[in-house]
Amino acid sequence: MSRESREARIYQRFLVEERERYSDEARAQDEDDMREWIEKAEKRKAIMYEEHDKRRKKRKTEAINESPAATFLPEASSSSLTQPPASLSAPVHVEPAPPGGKRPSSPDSAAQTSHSRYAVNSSARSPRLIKRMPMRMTAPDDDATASDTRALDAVSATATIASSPPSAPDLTPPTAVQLATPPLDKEKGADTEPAVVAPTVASASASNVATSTPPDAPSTSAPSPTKKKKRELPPTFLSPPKASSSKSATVAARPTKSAKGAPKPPTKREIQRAEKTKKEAREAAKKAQEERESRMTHQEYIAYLPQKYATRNRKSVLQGCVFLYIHQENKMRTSVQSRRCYDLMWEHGAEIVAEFDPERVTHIISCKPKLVNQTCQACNVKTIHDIPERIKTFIWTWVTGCISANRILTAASDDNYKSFIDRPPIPESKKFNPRRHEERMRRNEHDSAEESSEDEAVADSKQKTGPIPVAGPSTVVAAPEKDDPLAEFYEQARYEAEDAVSGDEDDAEPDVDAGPSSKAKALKGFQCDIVGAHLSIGSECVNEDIVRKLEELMKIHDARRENESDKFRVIGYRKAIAALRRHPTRIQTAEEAGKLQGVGNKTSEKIMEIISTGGLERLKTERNDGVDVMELFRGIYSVGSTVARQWYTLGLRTLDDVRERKAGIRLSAAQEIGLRYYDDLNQRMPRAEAGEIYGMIKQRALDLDPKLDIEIMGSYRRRKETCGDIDILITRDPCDGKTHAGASRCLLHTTSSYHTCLGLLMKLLRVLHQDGILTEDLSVSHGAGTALEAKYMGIGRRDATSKRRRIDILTIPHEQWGGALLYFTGDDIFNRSIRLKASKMGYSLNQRGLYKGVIRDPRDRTVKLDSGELFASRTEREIFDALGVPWQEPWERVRG
DNA sequence: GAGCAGTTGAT
DNA sequence: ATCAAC
DNA sequence: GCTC
Ligand SMILES: O=c1ccn([C@H]2C[C@H](O)[C@@H](COP(=O)(O)OP(=O)(O)OP(=O)(O)O)O2)c(=O)[nH]1
Ligand SMILES: [Mg+2]
Repeated sequence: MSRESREARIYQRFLVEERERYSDEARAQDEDDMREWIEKAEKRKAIMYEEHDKRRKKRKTEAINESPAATFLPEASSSSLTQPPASLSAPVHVEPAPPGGKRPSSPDSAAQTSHSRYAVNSSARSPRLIKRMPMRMTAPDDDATASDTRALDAVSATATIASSPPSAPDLTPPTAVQLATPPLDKEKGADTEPAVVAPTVASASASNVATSTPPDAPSTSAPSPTKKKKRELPPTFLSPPKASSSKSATVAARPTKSAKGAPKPPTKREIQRAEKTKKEAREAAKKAQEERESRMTHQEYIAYLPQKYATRNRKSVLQGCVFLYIHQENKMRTSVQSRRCYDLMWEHGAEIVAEFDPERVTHIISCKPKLVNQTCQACNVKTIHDIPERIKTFIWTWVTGCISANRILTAASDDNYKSFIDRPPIPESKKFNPRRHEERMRRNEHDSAEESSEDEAVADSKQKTGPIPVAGPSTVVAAPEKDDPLAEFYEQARYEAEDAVSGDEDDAEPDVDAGPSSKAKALKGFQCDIVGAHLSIGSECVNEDIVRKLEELMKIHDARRENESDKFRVIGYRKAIAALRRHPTRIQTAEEAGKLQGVGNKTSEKIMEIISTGGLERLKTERNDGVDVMELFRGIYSVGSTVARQWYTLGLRTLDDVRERKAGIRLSAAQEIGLRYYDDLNQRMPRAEAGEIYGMIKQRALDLDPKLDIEIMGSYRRRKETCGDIDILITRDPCDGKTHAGASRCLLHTTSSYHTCLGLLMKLLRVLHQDGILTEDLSVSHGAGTALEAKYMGIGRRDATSKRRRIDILTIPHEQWGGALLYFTGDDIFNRSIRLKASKMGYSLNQRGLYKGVIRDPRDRTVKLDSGELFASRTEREIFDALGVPWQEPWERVRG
């Protein structure tokens, strides 16, 4: 176990390094270097995959050896099962990488057929030099390993602790507790009496212990005030009544069965359960780590930082800064909050000192405003003015502000981030020289300053008007009393009400049912088979009121989303709603509603309730703060239900909480961007704007290579009136033999198509960035520089005055045009439907095309024992025909 | 009561 | 492996 | 949530 996790760590580190390299090299350099970079990247990639694969294989073998239960599966097939479908997507590259020139290219590369595509590519294009990456398996991991072991113990001993409601850090504890409960499942909650809980639990716990199966996540279980007191109890003490008893029975029964060799081991249910268990274990491990860190002193923790982050690259925003962090804690322990603050500062390049050293320290960061005494104490001075002026004092939000803005903020440089504290410009007491100050700050900055010393004054006066009276701004600004410590600092209030948004401008085109003729070859009953007349009724629909209510309910479920099945509940709603939308006449009765495909009993009842009472009781019952906050957080691009819930449990409630990294949360790069442009990104754009942006991109792409095939996809292609983003598909016909400028040589048959497209995406991205059309990247497929298949996701805008929009670009091999077109046109429900049909017919349909002869693992149909062979993908119609789906124009493929 | 699409990219 | 996204 |  510990070895595995160590490997994972190493792998992860590699990825991080890769990423850094990308940003350093790819961004900053010129055309000439690009190819070099691409080649390097290719090698790294090949190696990475190799390593990864090998590890996987090793594990697999071990697993097989260890568990005789697995013997019913022939080893051969089990290993073929581990092969990613790469070989199938590029059947041309069958031969494994030739052992390149001088250096031995990866010893066992022959075994690594799965990613030979990359290997072939790189060795073909760029002679050898594939050398094993010197993986540093050194020191820093030791302690991590240790922690893992330790964590394990912790898991088995006290699994539940992890999920027992954490004492919500610093933040409104009462709400936190109250709120942690709402995610409760109303249905189950309803039919299970609290009284029943006790007895059931007792029996459940017995069987659970026997099978050593931890209970359901307590976080979802009933709100029990006794929970806190009972922390020490065995993990089973609070299983959700009904479910747990039956489940544990199943679990107990299974093992015997599978031991016999009956090929019927893991039901979906059990898999889900196992996942939950693992998750809990992970959380417990994390907790143990936290626990250990919390026992450090601040000094120790600061000293430990370099080690903790030894494997990561630090960002440079705060480089050159030396921080002294002022807190209010017992020196012997560190709170999570403080630790996360240290983490964040360190990660972004700052130096941190535990003790004041006027020679070194550049900034004093106070965890909150008004900590004058602590500050003086920490600096060993009598009054705040004994601290040299060049040392700036800020509150924590300044740090997060700098990180968000990706530069060092000065007093007044940025309206959006003026949350800082500063010693008031003491008029004459000392030779406070703002100009010099500014200069100093400026040196740290990368951007040219638009601020001047006057700005500071302006900001000061602005601050006076700040809505939040935290430090009594008016008094402070008027005349800072030296005696009054509270007056020494002031905090700029932050306003900036974020609004939830969440625009569902809906379907511009409900389509009417019609579906008389729609028969598949063999199978029927698929949504994709229904040919609906698309009827461009204005967005109004006769059943609009019903739809609105149901949508609201759907949103609630979507926000709550506790387990996997809620996902399907939500798409159930989506389908029902869509059916209602395209129903041309006013629904009168439950029966009438029930006849619609996708509308069942539950929904019919709800519809009746709406018709007769004009409202839905459940809407009132179910809506609560928790749901609202979840919705708010999930509005951040790249924040899903898991993260939103985590934050919520930690006590965060607003976007500002997130901005400030309350409770020490961390944001991924994408989340940071998503947060920054929260409002823009939650708006859909008018169809016309999507067209304009597409036009600009297309033109630039064609400038790079006029032979490209470019199409705009997604909702635009379906002729929706508003578009949530811009989806662009690019390919190039390799048959003319011409190569793209970025392609070095055009070798052999279809490989050439790779080269043809090679680098194109990278170049295009560069141009688009230069022209200010793309403003930031969310993710760039690592093949963007080399492979034919690449995916880009980022953000751009029409011009500097427009809102920012999400932009997706896909490049694909020419022969997959049809499959890609079908995929990228959607809508998603249509895709799922047609894919389901393909699957039921023994095919598999994905964005590359329709595959024949797939053999799926009966235990988990998503696993393919044999990925089959490409059957159709030239055109969309080819695929439709093969599946017996009546042809539908893009705008007729609306199911959601 | 089982099953609900199939995949990529980041971490 | 998990999460989020298309 | 719906369907089979
Ligand atoms: O889960 C998904 C999501 C999307 N797609 C396909 C269909 C979809 O049409 C296309 C583009 O995705 P996007 O999220 O952009 O949806 P859209 O249909 O373009 O709608 P929107 O206007 O919200 O962008 O990718 C899927 O196959 N599965
Ligand atoms: Mg789209």
